[in-house]
Amino acid sequence: MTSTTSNSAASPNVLNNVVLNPVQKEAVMYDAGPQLVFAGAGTGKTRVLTAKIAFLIRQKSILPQQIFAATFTNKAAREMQARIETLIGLPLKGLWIGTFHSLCARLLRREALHFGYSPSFSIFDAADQLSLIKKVAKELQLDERTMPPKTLLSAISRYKNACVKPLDVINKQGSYFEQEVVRVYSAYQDSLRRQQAMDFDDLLSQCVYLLRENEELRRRYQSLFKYVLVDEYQDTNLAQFYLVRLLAEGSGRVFVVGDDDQSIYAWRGAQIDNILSFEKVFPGTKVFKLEQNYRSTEAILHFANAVIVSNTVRAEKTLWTGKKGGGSVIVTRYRDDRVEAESVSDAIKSALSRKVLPRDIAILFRTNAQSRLFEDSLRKRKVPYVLVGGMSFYERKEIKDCIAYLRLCVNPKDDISCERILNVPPRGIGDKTHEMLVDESRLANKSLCEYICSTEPSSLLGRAQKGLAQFREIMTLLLDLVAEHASPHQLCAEMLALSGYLTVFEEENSEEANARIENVNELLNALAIWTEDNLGKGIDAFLEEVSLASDIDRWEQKDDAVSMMTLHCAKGLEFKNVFVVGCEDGILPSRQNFEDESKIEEERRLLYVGCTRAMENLECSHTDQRFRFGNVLAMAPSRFLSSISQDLYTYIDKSAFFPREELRAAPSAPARYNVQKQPMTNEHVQPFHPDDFSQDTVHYRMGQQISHKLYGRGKIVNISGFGDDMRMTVLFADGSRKKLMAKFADFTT
DNA sequence: TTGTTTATTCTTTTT
DNA sequence: GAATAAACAA
Repeated sequence: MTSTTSNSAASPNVLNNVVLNPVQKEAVMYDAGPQLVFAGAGTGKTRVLTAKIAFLIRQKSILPQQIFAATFTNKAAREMQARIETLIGLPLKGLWIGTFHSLCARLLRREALHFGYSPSFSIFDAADQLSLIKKVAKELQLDERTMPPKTLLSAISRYKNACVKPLDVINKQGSYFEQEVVRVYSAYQDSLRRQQAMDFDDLLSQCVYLLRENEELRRRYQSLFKYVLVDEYQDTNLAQFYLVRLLAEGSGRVFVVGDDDQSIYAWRGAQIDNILSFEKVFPGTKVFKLEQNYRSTEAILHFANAVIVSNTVRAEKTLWTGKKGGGSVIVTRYRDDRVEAESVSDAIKSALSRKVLPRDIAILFRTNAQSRLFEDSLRKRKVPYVLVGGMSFYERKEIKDCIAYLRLCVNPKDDISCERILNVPPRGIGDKTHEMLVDESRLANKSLCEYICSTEPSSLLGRAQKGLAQFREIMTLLLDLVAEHASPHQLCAEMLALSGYLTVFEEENSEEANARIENVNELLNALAIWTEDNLGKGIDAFLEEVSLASDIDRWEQKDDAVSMMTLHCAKGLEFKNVFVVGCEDGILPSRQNFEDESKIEEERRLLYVGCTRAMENLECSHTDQRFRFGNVLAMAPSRFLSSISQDLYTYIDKSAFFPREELRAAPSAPARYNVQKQPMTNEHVQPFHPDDFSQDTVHYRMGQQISHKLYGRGKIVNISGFGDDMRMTVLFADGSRKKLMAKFADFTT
């Protein structure tokens, strides 16, 4: 604080700048071999990781470019880098920090020539993968029904996760299905290579192949990286594990942090075993356990511990917190999904009126589809919110079209992008011409775009001829612009002008078309800002950023808004007030995971992750009925809730509660509510027992009869708020309505 | 070739 | 209910 430049230099030890408990400190300073840090939720994992990197740079004189640090999101990487810079008081240059995918892309672009790729290769997202696999399957004349593209993709993805090449399995005996998959895998990889493209899995596996097969390169990177650090190690897959081992074996300078209880990505290939058998793979590993939780109140932590304790596959540990007491965790029962949304929104609205900040509230759900009702009900109450994930900006058709043009400019071999925009906006190139072009370009051994730009096609209809000439004109001009290093913004604006992309929408002048124009303008805007912020960087850098950014990377908490996201998305975040909604069998756990106990355990970890996001208040809700798939389904409370001891939460039954609007609309109640209520087979539905009252357990129910010291007999007609702020409206025998704080309500039943 | 209608499947979760 | 694919008319 005293002087600007010398304050960091003046502090002899960076660790003086950060508060660490003894275990954390020990983990940061230990330097005698591989390290595994078990870091439970909220135990200061990020703090340890940043302190460790700062320590390595400052105390161990390791250069930033000699550190390889893999984080789970790019956002986490950015934040961590910023914190390290504050700790050591210097800007960091050259630090390898980012997601595995970003780090691998960086390495692969650097070394592209070693494996016959151009440094400006394309990165294919899930949608690109799907179109490519469909194309390949069609060429191999596979039936879409017996060999669904998605099944093919996931089988191929499994191979890639395991770093198994088509050649490794092509001659192996296998089932008919396996053999067909290998054929497709092989053709799919060939096509990717022809197009100079990599999918997400390739980024990891190609990196492994490169280091495996090129000894000189492997040595170079092994000696370059003096330290390999990995965050969220429980969510790494086999390819990532190989990569860590390739980089760190020998030196043993590897530091991984994780929590097996928060492993929630097994479904996409993550191996919980990576963390559980780390010690075997890296002999001489020193294990640290962080068990002090700094985030949640005791009530929340006890509840969360009760959730996770039912899991059988986990390393033994017990989290504890210094934050004694806290408001009781609340479990609420609602009549249906709509009332759940209305009620939660009411609770949020009333919290906001008590000066709770929107940013301190989060609604977490299992599936993206659940977000809609909450969006509606919050919007109705004018509560500001941000939805993380779902249909993201960059997934919209019009944006993807623009991006496809830009991608084609960077990599003209990218056929998937070319095919996407060949006839967008419509310029007379239909299916027939399209197919002919694909065939002829293949014969000429050129990519679609290259072929169109260089060759006059043999025989064509006049219309298509004209369209093709247009396309050629657009692309040649754009490619010239790229060669002249035009800015991304310039390039996109020029593309729009040349292609007339917006004119179709402008003529249409519908609400939808206007929204699309709006979106494209937003993209232009984003490009202008990005160009400004990243002077000297080209369009290729922009495209890489876009394709590797996750939903959470695009989320900024700076907006003062209530956050809504999936439980997966919420990992690593914290909020003072958390609603985990839709805690029902079939949703959480998801019906698709019913058969498999290990999948049930992953679902349980998902609920655990959700609960441990909460710092002060946690409310889990479930409903009796849910509108799904176009009809009403009867729902039972999540089996995970049922196994929690009832003295760890307050149960509120609001299933008799109708929001006001619905009462008004009652005469013509929508058909969905006429469905007969299924009898519930769960302890929560049992009649209310007065004995359940105790210091810690207070169970209230809508419609419940109570007797108040002063006001006499009455009935609970509504319950709102949460924690210490829970209030209930009571209709007394004399006809008066009173709103009472649950905390002080002095009554008996 | 283009833009409409209708049938069908579908929802987990994401770098 | 929504998004996609196939089928159909213009």
